[in-house]
Amino acid sequence: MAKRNSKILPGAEAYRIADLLHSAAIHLLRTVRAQDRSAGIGPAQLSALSVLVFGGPRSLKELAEAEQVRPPTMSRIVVGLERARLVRRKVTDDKRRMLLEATARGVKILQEGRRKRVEMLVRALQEVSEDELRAAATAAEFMRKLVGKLS
Amino acid sequence: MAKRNSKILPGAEAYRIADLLHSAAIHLLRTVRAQDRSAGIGPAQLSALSVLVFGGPRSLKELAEAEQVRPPTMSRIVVGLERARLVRRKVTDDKRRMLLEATARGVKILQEGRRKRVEMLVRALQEVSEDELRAAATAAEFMRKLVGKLS
DNA sequence: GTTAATTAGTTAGCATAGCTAACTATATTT
DNA sequence: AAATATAGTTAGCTATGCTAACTAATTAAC
Repeated sequence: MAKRNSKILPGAEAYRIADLLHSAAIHLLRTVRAQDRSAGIGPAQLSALSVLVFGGPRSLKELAEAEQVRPPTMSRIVVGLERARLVRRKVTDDKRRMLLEATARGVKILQEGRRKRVEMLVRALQEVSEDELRAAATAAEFMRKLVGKLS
Repeated sequence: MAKRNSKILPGAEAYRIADLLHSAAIHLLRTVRAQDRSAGIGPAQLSALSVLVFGGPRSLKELAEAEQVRPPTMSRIVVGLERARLVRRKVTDDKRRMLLEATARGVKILQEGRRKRVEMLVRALQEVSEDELRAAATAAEFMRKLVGKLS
């Protein structure tokens, strides 16, 4: 039952899990996005901002890598965050680079987004067992690791 | 430990789980999308096609509801699927409605996408324990239920 | 030290995907 | 018959993804 490494999986089971994860990710994001839209911030901006708030300032390239997008994509995301005054640029010795950091407003907006998401979650959790909740935490962690292995 | 209903959650834990799920969903989709792009199909098209293949034919409005998007959004997704000859329209008695159904090609493409995703997953699972795998399955199921409660 | 190569970021242009508002066409209700 | 409701589309906005091609700055080569 608790065998350490499973080198081979039954195909049907792997398919099922892949589909479940994919579908769950799509629908979770769609639902959450509705909340975030009220803050006037898209999911990619929110996620990038989150990296800066919890991970500290970094360059555009580093942020792009953390978010698994290409530099031009992150460049535009940052433009949006700057326009909303959620992120600011700082010059560095290397004049090609920039350091991106969240503004106080950025921190506040992020926490507000978290608050809304968590309120949704808590509402939904009213009838959910603690077992399932623990499973969710474990699996979110698993998905994070999984994506790391995929990239 | 196995208390049935948790009416109130410690705030910090709920925040953490909400963030983990959000972040994991974003990054999982970004990674998987790279695979799907090679099939020339976007994630929304793939997800809608999946509903038609596994759930059977239905109207545009029903498909929009299943996918939690607005009718104009689904209208455009369907145009893309039709252009790629993955979906076809059937007329009904009610001439306002249409029935959308997957073509043979649509079924094939979907299974191909599944194959690619599952190959990624299996590769990544080489060093993952069965415990974590079970946790992933449980949590994907949890996320699905959670989204149902949120919508 | 000047030139070449590399690195950081942006711009331009394309596609997908989300939304609302406003429209057409058909069905249903009054 | 007329009003209302329903199904889907069109138009137009924004956000996000990409590649290719560009500028500017730094580092490496010679």
